[in-house]
Amino acid sequence: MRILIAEDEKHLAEALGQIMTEQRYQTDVVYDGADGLDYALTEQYDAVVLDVMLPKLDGFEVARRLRAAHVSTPILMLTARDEVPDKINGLDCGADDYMTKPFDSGELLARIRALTRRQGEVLGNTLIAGDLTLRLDVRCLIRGDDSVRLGFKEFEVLRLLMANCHAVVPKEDIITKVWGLETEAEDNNVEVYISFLRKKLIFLGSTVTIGTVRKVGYFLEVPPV
Amino acid sequence: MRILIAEDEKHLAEALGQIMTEQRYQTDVVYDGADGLDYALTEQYDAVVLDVMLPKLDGFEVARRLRAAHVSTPILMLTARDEVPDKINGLDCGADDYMTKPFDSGELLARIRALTRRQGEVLGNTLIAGDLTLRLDVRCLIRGDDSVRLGFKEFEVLRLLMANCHAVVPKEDIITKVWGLETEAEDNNVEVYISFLRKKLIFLGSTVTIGTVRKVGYFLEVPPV
DNA sequence: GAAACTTTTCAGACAAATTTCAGCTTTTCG
DNA sequence: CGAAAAGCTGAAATTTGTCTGAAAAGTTTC
Repeated sequence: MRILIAEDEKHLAEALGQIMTEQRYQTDVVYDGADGLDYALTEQYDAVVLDVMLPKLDGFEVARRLRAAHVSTPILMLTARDEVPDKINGLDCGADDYMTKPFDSGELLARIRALTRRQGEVLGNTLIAGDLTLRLDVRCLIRGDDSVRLGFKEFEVLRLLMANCHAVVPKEDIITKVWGLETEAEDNNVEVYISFLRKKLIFLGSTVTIGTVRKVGYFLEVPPV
Repeated sequence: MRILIAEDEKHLAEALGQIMTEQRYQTDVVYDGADGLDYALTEQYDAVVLDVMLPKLDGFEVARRLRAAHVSTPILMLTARDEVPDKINGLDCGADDYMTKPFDSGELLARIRALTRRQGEVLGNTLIAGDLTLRLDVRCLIRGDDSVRLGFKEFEVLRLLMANCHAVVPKEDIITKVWGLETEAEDNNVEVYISFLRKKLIFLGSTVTIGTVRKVGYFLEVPPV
């Protein structure tokens, strides 16, 4: 997961970088708005943490230009001021969330997680999560040089998990979406397929695993890169 | 941000109102306990500043009744007396913080900020209180870098406490909301889960603790920042 | 129509969540 | 003070939900 941090107080910028790094996010740090815009336009980030008051270009402007350039990377704005007008302004420019300094690092991380939750990108007819690529056309799962073919149900279950990457998919949802609304299928059916899939993930040597939330469902655990 | 001020010394009340207004807080001022209770019950405030000695209903009583009505707005108590018994009394009734007159306006503002710092707010699908973040989807509790998974009941109990983090949650409520209306579960069941949770809070090194109000219930003690 | 694959069913093993219980500490109140 | 009530907590016991191997049943492919 790559994060761009644009913050001119070097002290704070460093702290942010550290917090992120501890969470295994990969970060780039820049100290003014112009650089921020530049990096955000050139590179691929999963989120941008953007201070409002930046030299050269302020945060609002950076956000506006990014959106104008159709870059849809989620933006989290930071500001020292706790003023309503700013808040509105920030969100109007295309920021996705907003935090006032000083902030709690746990909260920052929670917000980052919330912003980056939308994943499981569909590119053409492939779904991507972590080191896995699911080809929708031929129903095969690829990791690096290896690949396996998936049965229809296997495929549908994994597709659900990958499309809702990071979110927990309830067992019930899996049943109704894969087996259909009126079906005899029971929880155990899902469990069996999860077991099949886990075996294949291990076979492929993927870093992705399938997590269980007891009494609820399953989710894809995509380790931060 | 809306603040209710209940203070009978008009002189002081006015000063308070002014201080708040300068900070762009929106304030309502009332001069006795009955009005205070009335307003606090009817309107939506982000915090209540409550003098202890008030005509008609004293501050303790107002706080108690608010909590009884399941209003969890943070309460800052003001008193001229600097007595320990009062302090205990105030916190028992459900006040969240306590200041003795005369006070410094800077300190007052700092405390208000602390009280209103998004606590128990649902953000995406996380609940935040103090240094704790509860992820509602995967049912795990996070503090800084550490996190623990919670069982279903554990999770529900903590969720209740965090969602009402300025109020005491009665044991009975916990039982009916977590175990359901018709259940054999006894007080001890709740006690056991509170014990589980306390252990996990300590494990995480959180500053948040779970407080007990004898014969009533439990509340989250979120230390002022 | 046989081989190869997919899907379903089932049962035992297993692990986690939950309950129960007993002894202990703290608080309350006469 | 001291007894009774309320609460705390560790450990054992129980229940519940999940995992997984194997076999049976059903499909597709050639």
